[in-house]
Amino acid sequence: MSVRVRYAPSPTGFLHIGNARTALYNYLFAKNQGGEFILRIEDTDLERNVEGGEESQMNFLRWLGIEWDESFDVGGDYGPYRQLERLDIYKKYVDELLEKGLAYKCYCTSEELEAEREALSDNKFDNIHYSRRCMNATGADLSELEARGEYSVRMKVPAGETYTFNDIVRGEVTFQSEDVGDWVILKSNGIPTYNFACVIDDHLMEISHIFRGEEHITNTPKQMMVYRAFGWDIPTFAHMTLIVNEQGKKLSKRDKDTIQFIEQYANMGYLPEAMFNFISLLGWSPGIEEEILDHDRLVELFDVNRLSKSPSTFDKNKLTFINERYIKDLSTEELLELCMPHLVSAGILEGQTHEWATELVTLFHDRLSYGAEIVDLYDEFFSDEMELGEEEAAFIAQEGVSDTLKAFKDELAGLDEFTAEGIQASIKAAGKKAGAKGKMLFMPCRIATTGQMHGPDLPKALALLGKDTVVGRIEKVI
RNA sequence: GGCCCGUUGGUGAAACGGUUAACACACCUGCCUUUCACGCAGGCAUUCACGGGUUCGAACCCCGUACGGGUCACCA
Repeated sequence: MSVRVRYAPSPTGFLHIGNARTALYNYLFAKNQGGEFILRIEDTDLERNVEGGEESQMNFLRWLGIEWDESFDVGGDYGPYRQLERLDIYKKYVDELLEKGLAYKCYCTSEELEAEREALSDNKFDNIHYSRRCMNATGADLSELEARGEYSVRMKVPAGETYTFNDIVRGEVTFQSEDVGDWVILKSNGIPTYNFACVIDDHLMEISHIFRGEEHITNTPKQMMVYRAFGWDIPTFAHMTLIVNEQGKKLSKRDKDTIQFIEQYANMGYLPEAMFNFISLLGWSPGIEEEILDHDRLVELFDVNRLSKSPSTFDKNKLTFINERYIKDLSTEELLELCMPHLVSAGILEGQTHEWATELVTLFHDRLSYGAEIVDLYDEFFSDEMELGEEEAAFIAQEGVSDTLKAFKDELAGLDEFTAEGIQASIKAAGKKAGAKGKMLFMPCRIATTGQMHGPDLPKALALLGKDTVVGRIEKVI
């Protein structure tokens, strides 16, 4: 049997880390197995669909490097690929269930259902808060209900059924039908619910494996009863662990501490290859020592037996590390391209040459974590007010340091051309003149000109900073 | 509350009953470069939530406890 998997987002929001992980694992599995990866849009929630949601999902999937084999934009033999375009298909299957007596019409209003839930939830030993009133109604009672006209269709959950499936991640998982209430398959607006449409589509599109988030695990018995009602084969499920934040809570879209949308990372100057790599590690491990793995390598290594069982924590540190690694591999031109939009919007490039910009990004190449950070690094380095920290001030206060600085300043002031080579020579000459060397020579020069004990290559940095600024800073410190 | 699930170092995360519990990040040390960083070489868990059990042998199997999470919608 050929492998066919799908990523089925609802256009209710932009591409989120969790969505991306789901898409990525389905994709990696398909590519690893030589199967097809399908993109289907689950747009059955009219209220929550947002403008641009679908587009964002697709744009940023592509940005990450995830391409699909079938969907409404690239074609395929199993369309339509948007659920709202498949309403007549669902209708047919709902009618079939109704005819077979496996589903029934429910006329209850949402207020009635709510009140019912309220009342029934007092029973602590029951998790079904639904009375089956419409299923059991007869005679005058039934006529009265039917007179309301508007109805939804509910699945008649069979009694005494056991739903067991062998989950790739969790192993054997079992649910009892007693724990599932009669759920709605067709909403009163004529649109099917997720759990129903999903099954019809997965079957019709011949989906073989379903990788999805753990929050769907309790949906599985519901979906299984639909497969059974029609006598269809059930695909293989893999419920991936939740991605949690540093507090151990499920990554919620309302979570302020963690940046969760792929678009935001793209805008901040994270590299798609790095994001692809990082996300692949969220709930899966490659089984080898390296963690920096490119697209082809991940496709090659992806093995469902290595999917993690415990929740994976979104480790911001790790993301930074991985992105830094990919940035290090960039050429100067690529690095400049990555930083350019941020430099431009911060106004840093005004009146500067292309060479200057190139030297600037090269200077920070090794310590840049993401594109936009170039602005922070620049600001920190070039800002007018330079304040010394405690440690720096203490270093400067040491015996003999001011002589070194004076000598350094004089050397610099006498420089015709303010180049890295000239500055390098000035440091050397100042050291000789003041009798300072090693750390006692370099540190004062660094601190007096940059305000910090750490930083990029000093001569190059100072050349970029410019003579006036550098000399001015030294004078101020002296 | 019912039903599902998880619990390994400061952090992320391996190990699928059998040596001193991988690896990575962070941190520390050394080397290197007359500074810093980068890079390289090392160091860092009296131990796998807790209590029982099974076994010659358990982080890995079973039972219980605690803690954490998911889910119980005409949302997906």
